[in-house]
Amino acid sequence: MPPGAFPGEFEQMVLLAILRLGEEANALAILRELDDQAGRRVSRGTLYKTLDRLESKGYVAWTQEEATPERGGHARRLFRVSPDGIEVLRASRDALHRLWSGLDPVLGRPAT
Amino acid sequence: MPPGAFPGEFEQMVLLAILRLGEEANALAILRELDDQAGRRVSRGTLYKTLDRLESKGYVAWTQEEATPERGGHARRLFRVSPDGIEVLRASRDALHRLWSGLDPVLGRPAT
DNA sequence: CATCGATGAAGACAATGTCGACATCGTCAG
DNA sequence: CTGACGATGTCGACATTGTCTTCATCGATG
Repeated sequence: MPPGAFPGEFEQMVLLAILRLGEEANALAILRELDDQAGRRVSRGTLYKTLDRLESKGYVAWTQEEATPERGGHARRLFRVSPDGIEVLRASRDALHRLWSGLDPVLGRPAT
Repeated sequence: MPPGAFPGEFEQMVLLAILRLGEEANALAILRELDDQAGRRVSRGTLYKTLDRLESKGYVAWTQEEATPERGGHARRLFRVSPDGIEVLRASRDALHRLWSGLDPVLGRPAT
């Protein structure tokens, strides 16, 4: 297996955050989702770097946002997860799932 | 948050594999468990390096195996997850759990 | 035009993931 | 006793991922 075959821990979280946001996945929203759902706070730079890497692996794609960006500055990018991205997410979820199964007595049940 | 606050993807898997093995957590068994449950095959060197890092973070501890190692060579090391290790596992599981929740329509349900 | 706010991009460096090569120590055939 | 062998474990090197700060852009505003 080549080294980069598995997505890192943070890469997975970013992919999941994008999926959750649907059409609204711009950088700032992803940052907020990551903080809200996983308590993970990172700088914009960190996120963009990760997004770049995910793109070069073909796990995400993006398009410029239409509507006149009144907010000024660069036009925002809207991200979406590619089929390959979904595939890899599914695979790593299943792997973790199997490792977790049966460990509730030790770890307790997941919090809602 | 300090950089090394979150365990990497593979580190998590190793911790889980050790938990699953209970008293039997020697290196080779961990390697087998990782392969069987998660389809993750790595070399012994990779595992030991990861184990060393987990130890220096205080997430795992180990002891020498007693019984005359007829298998020859070094006495095997038996690993176990520390309370801090359990704590960090629980935290990252909860984080992923929240990100995953509600995405079954897209990802499908986890395979057994 | 100087500045500000919202974005995004780049550079640098730390943490993780990964392997292959090598060191050790019993056992066992000669 | 000695050298080959198998089971472990250790190391150094290098690729990938995670992370931040600093810099560059561009519209709107004063």
